[in-house]
Amino acid sequence: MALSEANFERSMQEIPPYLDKLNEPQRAAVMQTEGPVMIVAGAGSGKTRVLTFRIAHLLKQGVDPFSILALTFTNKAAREMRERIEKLVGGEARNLWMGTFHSVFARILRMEAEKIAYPRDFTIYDSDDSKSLIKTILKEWNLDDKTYKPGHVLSRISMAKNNLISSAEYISADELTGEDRKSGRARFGELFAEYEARCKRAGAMDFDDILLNTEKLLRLHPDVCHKWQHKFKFVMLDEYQDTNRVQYMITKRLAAVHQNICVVGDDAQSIYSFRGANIQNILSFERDYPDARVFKLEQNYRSTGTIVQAAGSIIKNNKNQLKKNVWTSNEQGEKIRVVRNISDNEEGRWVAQSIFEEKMRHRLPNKAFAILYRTNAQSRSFEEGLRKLNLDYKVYGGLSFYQRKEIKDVLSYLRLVVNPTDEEALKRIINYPARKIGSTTIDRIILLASEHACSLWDIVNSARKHPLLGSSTLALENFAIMMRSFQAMLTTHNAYNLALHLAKQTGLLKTLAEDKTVEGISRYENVVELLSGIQEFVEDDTSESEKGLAEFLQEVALFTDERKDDDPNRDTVTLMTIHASKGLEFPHVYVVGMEENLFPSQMALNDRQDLEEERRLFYVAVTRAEQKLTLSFATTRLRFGQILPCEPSRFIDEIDASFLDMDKSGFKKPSPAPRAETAYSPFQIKRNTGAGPQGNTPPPPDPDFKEGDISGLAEGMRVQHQRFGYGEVQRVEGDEDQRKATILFDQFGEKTLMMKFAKMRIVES
DNA sequence: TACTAAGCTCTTTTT
DNA sequence: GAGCTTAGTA
Repeated sequence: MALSEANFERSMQEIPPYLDKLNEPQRAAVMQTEGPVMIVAGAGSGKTRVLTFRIAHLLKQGVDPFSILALTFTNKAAREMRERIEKLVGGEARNLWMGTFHSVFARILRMEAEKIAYPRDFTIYDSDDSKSLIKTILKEWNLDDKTYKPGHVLSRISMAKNNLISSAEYISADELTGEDRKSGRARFGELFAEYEARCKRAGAMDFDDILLNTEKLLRLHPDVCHKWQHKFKFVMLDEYQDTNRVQYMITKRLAAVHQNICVVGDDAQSIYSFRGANIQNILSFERDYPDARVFKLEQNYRSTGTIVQAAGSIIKNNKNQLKKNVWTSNEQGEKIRVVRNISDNEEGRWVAQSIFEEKMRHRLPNKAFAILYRTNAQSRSFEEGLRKLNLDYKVYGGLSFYQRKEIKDVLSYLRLVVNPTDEEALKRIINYPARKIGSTTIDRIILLASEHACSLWDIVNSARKHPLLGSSTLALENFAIMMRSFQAMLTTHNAYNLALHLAKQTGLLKTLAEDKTVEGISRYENVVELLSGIQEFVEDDTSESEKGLAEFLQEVALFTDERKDDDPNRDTVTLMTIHASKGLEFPHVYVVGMEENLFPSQMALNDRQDLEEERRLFYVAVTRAEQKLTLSFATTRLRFGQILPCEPSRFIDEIDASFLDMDKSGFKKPSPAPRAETAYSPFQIKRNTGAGPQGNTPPPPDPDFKEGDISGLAEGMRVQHQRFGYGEVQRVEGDEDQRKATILFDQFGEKTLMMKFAKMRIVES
């Protein structure tokens, strides 16, 4: 049912009571339901609130939930929004078309699969599958995987796809192929084409294909396009600053008929350009839709004055941005604490201790605290620290449940049952549990499949016809018979019974049960949990959609989030990357690892654009905090298996000094010394003169030391290191970039240092 | 073919 | 340090 004229008129005049809680600009944005709308929302300004109320408002006006499309970036955001809307309007919210770009479009693609010549039950390759496929092709073609690093190849393919460049277009684009030739990867284009063909042959789509094929579907099939365009009367996009070109094209097309498109975003929080996000989308919305209404939400309700203003002082260093003036009427609050620790382990201990103290002093639950870091690998020292103090914590991200080996094994079997042409699934489990089908045989199968231009399964399924397979024929036949028996069950059994039978029949459960190590037991338990997850999925009757194995697999493939938490009421400290923290807020936030080369990441240092993105990331981190913010860094850190000296991040320096509280932490901010554009001068660390053991405090850095200027270093020499002082060289090994020196320091004992980063000089040859 | 030990590489962020 | 690949052995 469309919004009637009368309803619309009324909505413009009266303020419905359920919108009482919104402030003026928020309410205006909510009530402007017709036409293109852009909501530019600063951090903590109630962006999600506006979006949820807007959808609730539409529903209250009698708009059919099936005609509202709301797209988010993460499953978590979608789930949260659905729950909030449900609270406002009730069960109707279930029928909204709401989810991540990938999950919604995968659903559409499944319905329209035959139009783009894919099986209805196509497989979704995750990045591991994609990478493994690339590796397989490289091996077949005898290409060196050092020149063609699978990760790089994949990200370049992804970049092309996100910009709507097909392999054919890629190959005919001289600029792109020129780049490849220059870098010695002349066959990249062919590789791209082969990768595409192999995915197609396997009836599989990778993450990017889901978007790409949706775009293709709508562009090449006007009837289909017409249908969906008319279906979705209202289109809403969250985190618009992070959309890429394909997503932009799709949503633009979908909204073309009704023109009721509403985008919400904050250019200052655009942190996904590595995934193809195009900040231009938000910067040029008004050009695309000249009659667009723009609403700015600039009042921050989340954080203290200090945090809001400090965040402003950070982001003003970026050139590329929309003008905004984020402010708050909240109290000024505490200053930002900056802490130096002598090592990453010490940092973990200190942060845990600090959380413990704050918790006691202010009687706070664990969940009031979050530790945010740049990379997942940093979580370790904090986990240790928290464990020692018995503080319950939860690490988000990293390896999710569905990425575990044992889970992927079971899923691969199930994938193969649903879609026998799925090559990655087949390769994964054809010899697991071991059934005498070794790598030689697998290579031969791949070879035969290429020769016959058919799938691996076709070869396995007709093993007898291929003399090349020789002695493995029987093992292969048995495998094929078993798989066929599972496939036959698809029509007779539900997904849970099939999966349970399969897990027993293949010997998977037995193999896992035999392993009595701690990890082995947990693997077994995980598989059991997966099975009960399938059961839950099958028996869930809150939604109308089909509950088959294929549907389960699709949901799982796109659900890289945490699994449904074991106990959502557990009171835990949150540990996550800054990327994962977007959209969340915590009373106390610790942003840790604030070191040059780590945050900002080393890779971002050469390029202004990249550095600006890192800065936006820092902005995101800072604005997660409601009450108190702590920035911490270490002066040495274990990286690449060795201890490296670290300098404080330039970002600390960029915060207006008046917001920082440095004295308590034992050092003060230096006077802003003039410095060159490129070189970054670190803080002068004031020596801790307080009580307590002093033994291991490194001496202050000497600005005369030059990085990596130790070409003549050899065994037996005496050196002076910027931080560790005097020592004797024990060994020098490795070459060029990898050159390391093991030095026995007088005060600190033996350390191995990367010479590229080491700041030291030779005192005595 | 299967298993173990040693060696090598990669260190960003996620659907 | 971790994860993966390779080489070597049963």
